[in-house]
Amino acid sequence: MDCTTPAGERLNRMFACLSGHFGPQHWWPADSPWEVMVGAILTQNTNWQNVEKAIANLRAAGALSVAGLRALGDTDLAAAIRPAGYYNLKSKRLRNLVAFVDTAYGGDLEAVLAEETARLREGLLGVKGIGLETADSILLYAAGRPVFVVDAYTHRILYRHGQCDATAGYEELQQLFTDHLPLDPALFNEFHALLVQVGKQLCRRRPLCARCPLRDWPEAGGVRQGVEGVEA
DNA sequence: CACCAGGCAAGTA
DNA sequence: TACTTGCATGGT
Repeated sequence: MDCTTPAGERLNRMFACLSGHFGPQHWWPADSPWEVMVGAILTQNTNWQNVEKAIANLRAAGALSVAGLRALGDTDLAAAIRPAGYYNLKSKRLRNLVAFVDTAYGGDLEAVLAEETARLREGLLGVKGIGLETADSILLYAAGRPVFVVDAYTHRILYRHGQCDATAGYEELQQLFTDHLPLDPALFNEFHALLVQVGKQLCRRRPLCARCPLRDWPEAGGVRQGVEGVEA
């Protein structure tokens, strides 16, 4: 891993802490790129456990493909993804995604996945219901591009450890990783998965609990109490 | 009972 | 540009 800059060095140690503690994460938990894309929308502000139920329903309905989803009626679609919450909203978002594949790539998912990274990102961001994190999740986990995915955990963890400002935006956080690490999809894949894993177990009140794998990163004295600037 | 989860868009100031 | 609100289910 690239550790030729101070920031790269810190990230290197962070990755080592997490990787050593949690081991391989095997993300994204899906059988196909399309399943990743569907899951990326379904998991918006939603526990993955609920998303799994929705995906199981879609699979049972034969709707876990572009054509299968296109053929599924509105009522059945909403019913299938109901466990994932926001089912009316997410039904539309999934339809918007299908429409994007259809209109921009003639319904050819392989063509979508072969599109140049920057243009595919712009296209995805043009779809109503696909924002920065969802677009980047699709780019990394469905298309295998070296795009770092930032989420709420990323900011929370970096802020607590004094590595970013409380108001740091998405692109700023993303550049923290992409500017100081090799552009390796496998690395970005694992790194983001590990951040989610530690984020899930993060003690809200005391980030420096004795069992936190990041208790020594970057140095114990640099850890802030509180959550994302509030009560900091 | 309250709070949270692998966000996003639309509305307001 | 920077907040605020609606969207909804299921687990702790």
